[in-house]
Amino acid sequence: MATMDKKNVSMNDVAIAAGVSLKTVSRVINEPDSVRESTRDKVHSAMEALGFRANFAARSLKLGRYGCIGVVLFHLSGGAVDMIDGIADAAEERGFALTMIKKRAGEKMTLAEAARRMSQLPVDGMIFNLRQMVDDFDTFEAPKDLKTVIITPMEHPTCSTVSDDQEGGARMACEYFLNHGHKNVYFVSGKKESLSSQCRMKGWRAALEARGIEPPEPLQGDWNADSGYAAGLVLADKPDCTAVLAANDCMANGVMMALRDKGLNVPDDVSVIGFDDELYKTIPNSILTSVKFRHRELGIRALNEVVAGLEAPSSRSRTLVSGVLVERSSVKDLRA
Amino acid sequence: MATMDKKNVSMNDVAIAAGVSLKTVSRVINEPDSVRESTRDKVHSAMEALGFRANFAARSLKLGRYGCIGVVLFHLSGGAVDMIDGIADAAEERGFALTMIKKRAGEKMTLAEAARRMSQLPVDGMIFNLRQMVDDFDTFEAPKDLKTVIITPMEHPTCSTVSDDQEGGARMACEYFLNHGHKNVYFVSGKKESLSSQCRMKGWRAALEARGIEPPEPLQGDWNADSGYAAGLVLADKPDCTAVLAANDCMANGVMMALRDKGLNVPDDVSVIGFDDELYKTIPNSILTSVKFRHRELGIRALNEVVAGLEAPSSRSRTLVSGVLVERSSVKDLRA
DNA sequence: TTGCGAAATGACAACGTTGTCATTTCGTTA
DNA sequence: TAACGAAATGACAACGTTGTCATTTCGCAA
Repeated sequence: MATMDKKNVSMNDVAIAAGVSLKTVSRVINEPDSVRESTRDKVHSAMEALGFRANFAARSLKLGRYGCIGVVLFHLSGGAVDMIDGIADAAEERGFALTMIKKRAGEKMTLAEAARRMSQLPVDGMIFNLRQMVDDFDTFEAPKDLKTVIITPMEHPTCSTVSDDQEGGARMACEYFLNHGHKNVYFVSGKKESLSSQCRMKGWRAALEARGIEPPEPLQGDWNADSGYAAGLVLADKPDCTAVLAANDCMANGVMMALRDKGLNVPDDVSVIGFDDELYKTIPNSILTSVKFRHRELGIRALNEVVAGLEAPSSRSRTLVSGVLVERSSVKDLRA
Repeated sequence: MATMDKKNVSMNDVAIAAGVSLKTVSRVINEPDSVRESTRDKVHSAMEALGFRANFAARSLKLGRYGCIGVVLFHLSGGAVDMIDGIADAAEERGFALTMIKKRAGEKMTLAEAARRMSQLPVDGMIFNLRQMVDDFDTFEAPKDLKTVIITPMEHPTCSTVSDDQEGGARMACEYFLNHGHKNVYFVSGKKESLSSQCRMKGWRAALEARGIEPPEPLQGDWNADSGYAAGLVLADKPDCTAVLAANDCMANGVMMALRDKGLNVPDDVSVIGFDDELYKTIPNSILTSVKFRHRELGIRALNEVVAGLEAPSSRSRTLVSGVLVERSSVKDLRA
């Protein structure tokens, strides 16, 4: 069949071509069982011949919903891939598409601004991925008709939140050291403004204090290996340093390299734990024990939370996705 | 003002509240200069008071466009983050939002299937991110009214494509070795089904053949360091091996570690180049020379190509984004 | 054949915007 | 004050669907 040049083929065009009414075409699409097979075939042929594709706008207008969930990326980091992957898969499974906008580099975006922009787009609910503090976090109120879930370790007064249990993960790692007979744990942080880093530090501190141990001054890093290396050089000179918790694997590796260069062995002289369990990708036979967060699971939970809340946007919940300690051999057991 | 419980506030509600006509409200939104200031203020107050938000569906229906670009993720890998970042930023800049769907793990999705699903969603054009072969690649025809750009190293008969110049990058690295006096170059590949790996291998082969050098059997890797390490153990035993090109940095690191464990030094005994320039994040004082692709730029180009083609969806172009050789000290100059 | 209930189909309004064109209001000049 | 053109505003249709309710057609029993 020759290609039509008419801009858009509507249901009405199909109806005329098939010799049926508009409504019948609609039925073929939405409740095919309610139309006779012979009619259905006629309509299908007509759709095929004309190249009909349902108009999203008209459909959504009538239905009052879009079948899309908005995702606002305030920050797009490495771990975000798996999270987006989880969100997208869960969305797929529940028949939703994603509508995405992103904070531009350098631009300062508040939650209110993000919500305002999202609410002009085709979305039934939205997810904010927020890894740093924003000015209006505490005062923000989500649109009453748009379920909003924030991915962030902070608690929010009115919105549902979902987060990795970063603090718990750090505590777990710290306790792992202590349970293996270490008397103290040093900490190498990530970038100051990162909430992940802050939470990991908080968990580390809490775990030590819970055992009555005074946490030593944390060393400031920037997520990259070089900063870990610098920290490692400092730590190598501290006689009481038997255990180091680094806020990610790259810095942990930097620490380990510095220790090695200073003639110290991991784990015999110093034990190390990192975060994110990604060193094995880069280092053959990696020995680094690491706290791994299930980013994909995080995304899935966030999306499910939005979908579950579509009917009751003002509901509020808090979800923590626990981390997992991936044990390798970078921690020495000091007990007897 | 008490919050209204009416489900959706329409322009008409605002018009009544402000004591003006529906059309005037529309004008306040779309051409504010054409309405008297006093009227504008009245309307704005009414909008504020009622919590009005423009209805996306109705607006798109009338305008016949959505202001959204569809993105289909056939594959979501590490490098994809920067690409998405580029797409999102460019979209932002041009006033578009993104509509995203993803191939589910395990599911087999064709281009036709992706196009069919996308064309039911609010999109004016679309981008396919395709890093592996699909069955209907050559036969696929994009919807005539929906500009389609495919991010892939392969050429497509009818659609515009955008890609890193993987082949050129590999050639560049290879020539770099040869220009430094190396007589041959070994290659460690990534996963077999990866188009990136295939293209990098093709470029490596081409560069050698261009100088009349018979390419040695490539070593099969899987992107991770352990497979690079295994390859390195093999290469360490080859007396003629002075140069190794690994299809990514992680494997390159594996190769280097294996060489070191075999008593060989990089670069004094063997020179190595990797891809993606990401080793410095994980390894302090990394010496690895690496070919870096500008994924962000790639995303920007893809989006711009879609937007440029919105008016002429059947136009076709091919964009290659060149790579950059980031020189460190892992290549020895054998000349003189 | 007729009558009947159920199944299939159709006519029409409505969703909330924007475009077209008509009407009103305003500021200026005669 | 009257008259005029420009600026501001309004009435109404239209975009392409789906819901409601009315109508037609069908299969089957009397």
